[in-house]
Amino acid sequence: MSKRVTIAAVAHLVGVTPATVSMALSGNTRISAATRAKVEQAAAELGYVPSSAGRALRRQQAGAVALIVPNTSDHTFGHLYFMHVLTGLAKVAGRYGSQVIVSTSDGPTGTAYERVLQSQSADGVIVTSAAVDDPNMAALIASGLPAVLIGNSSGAISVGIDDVTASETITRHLIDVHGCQHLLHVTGTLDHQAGIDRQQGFLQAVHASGIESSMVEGDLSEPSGAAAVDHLPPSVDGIVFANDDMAVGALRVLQARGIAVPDQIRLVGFDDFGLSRLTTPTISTVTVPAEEMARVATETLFTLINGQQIPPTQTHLPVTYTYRHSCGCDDVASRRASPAAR
Amino acid sequence: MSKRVTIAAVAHLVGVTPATVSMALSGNTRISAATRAKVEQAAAELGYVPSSAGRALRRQQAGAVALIVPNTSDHTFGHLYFMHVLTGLAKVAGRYGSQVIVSTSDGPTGTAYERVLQSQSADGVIVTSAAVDDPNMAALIASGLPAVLIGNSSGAISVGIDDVTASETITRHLIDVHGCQHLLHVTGTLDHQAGIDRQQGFLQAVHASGIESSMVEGDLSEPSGAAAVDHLPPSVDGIVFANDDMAVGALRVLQARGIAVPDQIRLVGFDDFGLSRLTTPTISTVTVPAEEMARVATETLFTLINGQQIPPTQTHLPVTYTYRHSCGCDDVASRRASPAAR
DNA sequence: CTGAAAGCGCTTACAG
DNA sequence: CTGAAAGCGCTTACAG
Repeated sequence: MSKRVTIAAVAHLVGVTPATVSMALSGNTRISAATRAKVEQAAAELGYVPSSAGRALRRQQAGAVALIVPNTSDHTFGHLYFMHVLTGLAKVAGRYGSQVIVSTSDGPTGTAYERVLQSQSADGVIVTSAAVDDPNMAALIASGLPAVLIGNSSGAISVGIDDVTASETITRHLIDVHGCQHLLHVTGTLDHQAGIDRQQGFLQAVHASGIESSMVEGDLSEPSGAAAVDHLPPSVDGIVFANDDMAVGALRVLQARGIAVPDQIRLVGFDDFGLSRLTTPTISTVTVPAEEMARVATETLFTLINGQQIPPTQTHLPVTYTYRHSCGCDDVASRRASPAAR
Repeated sequence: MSKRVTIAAVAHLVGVTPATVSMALSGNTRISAATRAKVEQAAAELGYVPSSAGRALRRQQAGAVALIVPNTSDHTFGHLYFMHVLTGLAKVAGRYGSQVIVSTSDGPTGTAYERVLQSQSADGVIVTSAAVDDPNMAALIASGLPAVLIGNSSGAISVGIDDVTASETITRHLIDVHGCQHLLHVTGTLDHQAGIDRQQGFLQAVHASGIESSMVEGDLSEPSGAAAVDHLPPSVDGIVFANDDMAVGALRVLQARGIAVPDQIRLVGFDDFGLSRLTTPTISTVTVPAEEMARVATETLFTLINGQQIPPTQTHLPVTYTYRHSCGCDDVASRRASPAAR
């Protein structure tokens, strides 16, 4: 249990005041080069590291940003999506010398947002997977504390993708390239913007082409994907899932029933966070740049933390359409599109 | 940008001193019930939340624990293993009212351990995936700061599984149940204890049974699994992979070459963090209780943080053997075994 | 029993 | 130009 090395210890060793040590270490020009060298050497010798609590209290900022995941449901938290977000966040935070706090809003208190911010343990937060009517989200925005949402939300600063266009595009792929005549959409959770938008994109595509369509509500889980194909209208020849997890669940069921994918029914998913590459057949999907979204969101967050005012802005990053085997393509037809560039 | 509510503001509103507020809020019996009620109401009214910095500085503890991932290589960090660990850690930390900090040791500085601890931003750390000769690990243990390793390490307090027995058991499954005559082992990274132990377990099983065996060194990545089966000795009829990722990579290659799994070659993996369930055929594997390991490790960490002395102890949690299709079983032969109970 | 000071470790605004 | 005090917000050991 080695004793903590404080700034006073370094000062004592060099024979100066703590203030001098602080200034020397921060490169303040008012300290002579000679003194600075001595201080730096002493600090290194003693293994001095500034106390984050002392510094935070004095500077009035925590030196940390928090990632908040509202739905503690294991579904959200234990998901690869979360890993991609965390990876992107950590990279940028590291560049700003900031710690990363992971906070789940457990229990109905739900005030995870507020607690983290008000206790000043974080200077700002990245929020993921908030429901459209999440009251905490509204409270957070109202509080004026630095926050960036990953996803889409009017009224907040958000970084996401154009779910409508992406969903419309991959749906049209089934119609235009593969000639599907009756498409089923298995929706995501419709209290989340992404679920709503992906549904809308699907509808735009089928309405524009005039083909038949059906709709089943899902909850983004593998079982719900499986359940969605339990009673399939016979004429359905293609399914657009709001995420890959549901596509995986459905694929299992279809295969168990001896229905050939993509020969009898073509499938496409959404997200490409890691699953869709692994199944046989591999699943065609919209590749969502989750890590990049997190990086951009975190950069924006630090801009806010550094005092710059930014009005609510929705940033859309381009997605990639990754056509694998489940739609009938052959891993070759991958092509890029940038909704943001339109 | 709402102004911070300090303890002084609450004190002012009630007409008492900050000390009284502090005591009232912490339930100190020296404060009368009447005063406490008034303080609590005022605190709620103002939305008072204690400053973590002020509290940390005074109490000399951060109120946070850190999860440290030494290898920032995307391979480790973006992995589902990490999610399971984080989930378990977060649950326990939440119960202790502690924040969770995620820290990657980026760059060759490598002193992520020390920085987090010495800056007192965390009261203790959970370390994952440390190499056996990781000098940071040694320094950390020497420092006497609260730390628990997930995995196995003599000299540290660790929570893991009995990799030797688990690897031996699943290898024997291929020999005893499926009659394999020539097994290949694709190792993990051999500078990590898990890689060494799983290799040893494999060797014990093949030596005990006297069947033929081969060995290829892998690095736990999907491509290395693919590469490992590039030049396969013709008589090999079963492969034991040190993790599922490599098994997935190999499965792709074998299928592309028209080699039937499990009919011509049987495969087993290790970990079951999420991949092995998804492939066709599904991959038989050792189910490692990562989240549970993290929970136990974190409980132990808080015991240490609360001042209790614990000598270096290696805790082993029981694993489950999940026999799916890649070994020739039919998803039915799953059976449990508890090396810890022997 | 209770009031109010001291001090955790830091940095910066101030006095000299 | 430089030395040393003040004060961030909290809690507890001390004085009364």
